[in-house]
Parts: sequence; structure tokens; C-alpha cells
Amino acid sequence: MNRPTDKAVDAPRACFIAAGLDVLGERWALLALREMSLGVHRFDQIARNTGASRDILVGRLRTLESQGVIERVQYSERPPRYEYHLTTSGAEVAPILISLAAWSSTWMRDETPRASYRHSCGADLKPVVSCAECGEEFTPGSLMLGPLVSAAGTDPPSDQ
Amino acid sequence: MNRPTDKAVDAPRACFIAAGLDVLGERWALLALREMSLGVHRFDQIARNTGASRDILVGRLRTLESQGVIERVQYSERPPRYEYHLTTSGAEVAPILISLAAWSSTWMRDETPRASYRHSCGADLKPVVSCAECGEEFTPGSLMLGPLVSAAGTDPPSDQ
DNA sequence: CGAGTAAGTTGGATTTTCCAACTGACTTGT
DNA sequence: ACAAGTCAGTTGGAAAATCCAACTTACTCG
Repeated sequence: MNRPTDKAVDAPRACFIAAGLDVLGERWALLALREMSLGVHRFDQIARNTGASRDILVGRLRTLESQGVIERVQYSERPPRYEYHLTTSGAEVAPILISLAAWSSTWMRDETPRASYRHSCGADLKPVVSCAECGEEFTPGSLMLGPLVSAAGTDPPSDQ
Repeated sequence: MNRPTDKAVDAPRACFIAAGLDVLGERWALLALREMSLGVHRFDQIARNTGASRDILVGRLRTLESQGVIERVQYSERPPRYEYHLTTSGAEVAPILISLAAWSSTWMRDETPRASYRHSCGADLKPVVSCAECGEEFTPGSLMLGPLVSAAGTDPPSDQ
């Protein structure tokens, strides 16, 4: 019952998971990124394949663009038309999609037939997440809180 | 004017990513699971640490319970009080949280100081996602669509 | 010319979320 | 004993986000 550091107001935990969700956690954002990572780059097809309302999708794509996750590439001048492409940052969302697909195909066991995913080697999706440092697999519970880190934490990759 | 045969509307892509998001993609769901995986199991603390409204959080926890991701464990009879714990399914959400935290700490480079994560070996969070079959690392773009799969796909793990 | 494609935009209905206060059943402090 | 605090919710009303179908603009194709 004794907490050594009792702050006046318990603010929500500011962590990188919460920060990531601010960008990727809005409705349709991850599905839009899924489409782009599958090679679908045009508005109408992204809207159709995700099921998102067109107006909401416009907003989401603008947000993702402003966050540097995707970029608009003009493919027609008259009328101006753009394709949506992943930036380096956006391409690196793949592990999240992979983990999500793997969890879902393991635990969502209902009748519905769904598109599955596989690795490019041809095998069914069975991702193993391991620590780059020690090589050990991440087991549930081996994720620990680290120190508070701001921008200067490590080397900032530049986009493009 | 236009009321032609607009029937064969392409349905949204039914895939395991979308299915996973139906369960885990609602607001606050992943943050609640984060708390449980960090050892926080009681309602008030989960509400405080996530920042979710209490009423919304109740709904979310009930949904996650009905989906078998968490379970309520009674710790007091009078008055009845419950703790929220991850099931096996819930514990296996960890790779998603890990990927999200890693992406975020790589790409969210602003001033805000945030709690970082690390592997239990002590190293900073640097997850590597590789294919269990061929051992090769998943690179962006090495995720491919597979065939449609329903419940009978592989062996169903049992929970609890 | 009329139909079709593409990327949006618009207005209004619906749904979800937010927020602060309240409740009930206890427990703890004085 | 009595007041205050804890805990896990519940409530009602306001605010925000989403949904939906139709509309718009600017082309291209037959």
C-alpha cells in the first residue's frame, strides 16, 4: 500500500505503446496501411477493400501523411490524382500487422472464411519475435518497462 | 438519375488483420491489455493508467472477457470485487504490443518523455520478427496473402 | 453525346466517447 | 460511533467521431 513516489495526480501512463496508438490506433488506419503494403495505392480501392467511409478515409490518410507514415504521389496532372504509398516508417508497420494477423488466426476460431497470410517463403504465417540483443524469444511477460526516454534516446532514422 | 444495377459491390477484404482489429482495435482495448501484462489487474488502476473513461472501460473489459482475451477473477465476496487477468489468448497479444512499442520508439521522435520498454534480458526493445518455418526475418513486403481459411485451418489451442 | 472512372465533399443521421457526479457496500481512522 | 476513504461500477447529458448516400469536378472512353 505504500508507494514511494506518490504524485499529486496520477496521469495516464505516457509510453510508446500509447504514442503509437495515437497514430496507428484510429479507426481504419491499420487497414489502410494493410492495403498499401499489399500493393493497393488508390483511394477508391482502399475505400472498397477496407470498408471505410470515404470521408473518414480522407481524414485518416491526411493524418497518416502528416505523421510521415504515408505519402501522396501524384500520378495525374489533369485532373490532379494521387496514389498513397508507404514511407519507410509506414513499411515498418509490417511487424504490427504480422503480429496481429498471427494472433488473430490463432485465436479467432469461428466459421468465417478469411484471407490468411504467409511469409514470402511460402510458409503459413508463424512469426517469432526475438530480442535483437540476446536472441532470446520474447515470451509473454518478458516485456518490461524501461526508463523515460524522449527524442534524444537513440539514433533518429531519417525518412526518405 | 442513376439507379442502375449497382449490385456486385466488392465487399471489404475479410482477413485476419481485420478480424483481430474487431477485437483488439477498439479504443482503450490494447492499453487495458498493456496494463494487465504489466501486472495491473484492478479496475481503478487500469482506468487511471490508461486514461479511459470508467464507463467505456467497463464495456471494453466485458467485450474482451466475452472474447476470451481476459477473465475476471473474484478477489472479494462482500462486496463482490473482481480482478482482470489475461488468458492465454490475452498473454499472446504481447508481440503486438512489442511491435507497436518498437515502431513507436523508432518513429515518434518528439520532445515528450515516455516510458520505454525493454526485454527481460535488460536490453532496449529491439524485436526481430522472423518466420518460424524458414528462419528468415520478415522484411516489409514479405507478408503475402494466403488462401481463405476458416476454423478448420490448424489445431485450435484451448484456453485455460 | 452519354456512360464510366476517380477522388474527393457535403449534410444529416447514428454511434461512440467523454465527463463529472452518483451509488452501494464495505474498510479504516479517530 | 461516526466520518472519511476505497473500490467497482452506473447514470445522464454533452461532445466528438463515424456512417451513409448523394453530389461534384474533371476528366476518358466508345
